[in-house]
Amino acid sequence: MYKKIPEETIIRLSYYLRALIYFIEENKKVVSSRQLADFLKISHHQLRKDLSYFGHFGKKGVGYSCPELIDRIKEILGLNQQWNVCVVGSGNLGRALSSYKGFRDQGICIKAAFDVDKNKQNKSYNGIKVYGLEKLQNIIKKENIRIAIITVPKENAKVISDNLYKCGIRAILNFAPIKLDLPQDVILKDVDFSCQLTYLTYRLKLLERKNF
Amino acid sequence: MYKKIPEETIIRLSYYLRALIYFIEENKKVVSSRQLADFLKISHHQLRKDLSYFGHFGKKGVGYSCPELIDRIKEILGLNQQWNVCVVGSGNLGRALSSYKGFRDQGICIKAAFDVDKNKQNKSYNGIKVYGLEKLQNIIKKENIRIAIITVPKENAKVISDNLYKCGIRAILNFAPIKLDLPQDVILKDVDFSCQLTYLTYRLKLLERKNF
DNA sequence: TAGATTGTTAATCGATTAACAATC
DNA sequence: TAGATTGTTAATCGATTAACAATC
Repeated sequence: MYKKIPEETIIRLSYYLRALIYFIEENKKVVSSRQLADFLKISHHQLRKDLSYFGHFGKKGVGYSCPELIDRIKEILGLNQQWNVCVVGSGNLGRALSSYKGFRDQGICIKAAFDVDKNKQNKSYNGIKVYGLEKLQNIIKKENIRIAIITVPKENAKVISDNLYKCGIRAILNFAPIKLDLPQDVILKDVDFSCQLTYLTYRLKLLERKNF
Repeated sequence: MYKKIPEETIIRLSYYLRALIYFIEENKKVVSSRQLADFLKISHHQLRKDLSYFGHFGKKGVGYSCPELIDRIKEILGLNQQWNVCVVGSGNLGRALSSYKGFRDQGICIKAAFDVDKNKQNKSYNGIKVYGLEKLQNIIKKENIRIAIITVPKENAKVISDNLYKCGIRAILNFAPIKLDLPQDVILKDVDFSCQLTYLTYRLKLLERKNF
């Protein structure tokens, strides 16, 4: 019987990892939950609670060994192995993601890009080759790709996601502003900066209202 | 005395807006909470609850008028006015955001981009001119910019955000993978796709574990 | 009127916060 | 040993779900 682990906890684990790497770079070998939490502006209670879902990683009265905790979190998140990824849609956003350096150290390896546009095909951006969509099945098999990032316009996103499913992809990061309709066994995450930006306009407008 | 409105509700309001626009395009003038909710794969209870924070927008026994509800949500989110935005960092991601068409119809208008790289300065990408950072104060004033999007590398993000604050910016959408340290009166939203991607690796790894 | 659907209140669920015993 | 800090349990807080009276 599993305790249910909040998705927020998993996301915070990524933040902890990043902070720990920073502390290591600053030659800090050991941190307390308070130091780590202060750095990330969350409560130390929450940090310890989050970690407690997965085990006992600290020493009472001492704190956490940075390199050790890094290893444990990487293990939990699956970052101690390589994940092959493809990017479908080779516009500005697709290319930005292809060239993003933050992925590599996390075992995330972008193996291929795809685009309908024949002018983009068979070229390489940032060392990543762009293929036509007819190669999807082939390349996904060959490169052992398990995760797909969708950055195509919303009109094409549905067809693309259906195709990806048929090719065996079960984890998708979707940047198209549309709710994809996929079977239950797909792990789907939407990233929608338009909504985030609108949250800012809402809050700014709220401030104005209060000033009256 | 305000009821506290969950941030999730605000984000969902954006989704409702998008869905309503879709229904209008499909020549649907009226929707029930159930239809709208099914379309977005949430519960109709939640949709009505979300709307109830702001008023009574429907007709009992009938449903919601699409164009009317669109107007009300735009009003709530502040999208019935123009918001001027700048993008700091004119790499792939910055340019992707500059050219993103989804913003324009929401009253969000990207007025300028900034970059340290002299080779990028004084050129235009997608009709948006790139300035040197010394022009920050000047352009923000002149163009009445109230929201900034940060897409610079994490090493530069802190200095940039401090500068933006000095220039009067109080709403920031931050894509740099670092926790910015800004005064309380700044509305700050982080977008971190590395974390989202890692959530996928976590879930995939979890599946593998369960299969043993 | 009868059927449909909203808006709101109450119940449930889940996540965060706080407190503290255990222990390095 | 005394001080510091973890890990866990209990209390609080807040969001989601469900139920239903009101009413078009």
